[in-house]
Amino acid sequence: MSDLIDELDARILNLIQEDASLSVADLAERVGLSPSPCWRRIKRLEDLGVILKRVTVLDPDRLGLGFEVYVSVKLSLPSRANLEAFEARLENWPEVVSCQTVTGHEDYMLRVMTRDMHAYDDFLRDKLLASDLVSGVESRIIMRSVRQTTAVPISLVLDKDAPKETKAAGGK
Amino acid sequence: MSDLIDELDARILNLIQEDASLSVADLAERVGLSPSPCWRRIKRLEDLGVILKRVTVLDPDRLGLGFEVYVSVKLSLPSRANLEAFEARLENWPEVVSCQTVTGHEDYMLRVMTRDMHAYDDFLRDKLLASDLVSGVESRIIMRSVRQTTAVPISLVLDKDAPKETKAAGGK
DNA sequence: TCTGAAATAAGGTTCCC
DNA sequence: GGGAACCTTATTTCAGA
Repeated sequence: MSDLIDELDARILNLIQEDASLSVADLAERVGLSPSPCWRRIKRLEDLGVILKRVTVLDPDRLGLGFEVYVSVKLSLPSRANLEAFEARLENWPEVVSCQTVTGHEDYMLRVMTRDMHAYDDFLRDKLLASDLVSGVESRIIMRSVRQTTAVPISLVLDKDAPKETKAAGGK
Repeated sequence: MSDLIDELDARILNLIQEDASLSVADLAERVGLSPSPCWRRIKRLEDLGVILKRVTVLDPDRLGLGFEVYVSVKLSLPSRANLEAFEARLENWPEVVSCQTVTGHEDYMLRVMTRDMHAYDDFLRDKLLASDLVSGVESRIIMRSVRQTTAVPISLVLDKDAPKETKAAGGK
């Protein structure tokens, strides 16, 4: 069990992860608490930095941005300068909703959102492949989303024997 | 320009995408509107389904879930039955925060969140590779996140010449 | 038909027990 | 942790352009 949050915190977090418009009164009732202590717990989790922010989730399909692709990117030469240059260009590519460096054969994994295949092709040609920074690209077009959540799996946090600083360690 | 949303809607959406706790009064001021029409626009976007929900974003690192991996999965035989079987098992894997079917050599792309490498290894052995459904797995461990947003690139929605039903089409 | 101002209702926030 | 007062904000209604 985490020393940071207890069972009640976890229940609260799980609820507000899914729906940030729940009132404190609603939340309190659902976790079996009165509004004040429930509010104080939320406040504490904000102060701790566990709660980062509340955001509004939009529907890309409704907005005509239903074409999504996972793109793995390999730089011709992954030097520090080239990494920085690539990431600087990224600033001007609104299509990229996610970009991280990864281990393995490729350097980056991106998630790209466009209107359709044609717009994606434009993105590839005019942006991603426009410089000689990139030596290889692999596109995995998303056909169907089985699961897509902004929620963190809190249940994993409360699990037994975390590798924490247990002074006299038991088994791992 | 989209027939669904106008410039003002786009500005509102961009603001609440980043911060759902902005008050209507704040929003109104920032987009140069009074609270009432601003509120009505938001209401309309909710009714249209453009706004799906408000969620709370947590910090995985603070919760001790800072180890994230992109996992591409290939099924031994991607039959309908096997796809369904795989997706049914997924229900019991809280580590998977994202899963979609993709084009290319693999069948699925997952995003997995665990405490550390050890926990990820457990996930692989006890869950993902436990059945004979899966014939191949490639793990891309996330080293650093360059960009990670829940926001949709609204700017792309308002772009000129969308492939909409323009009765007498101009040039593309 | 759409905008803005004011009234109302609901919820967040604080204080005290 | 719980209860109640307080104060901010969402929501509705109404008058005007």
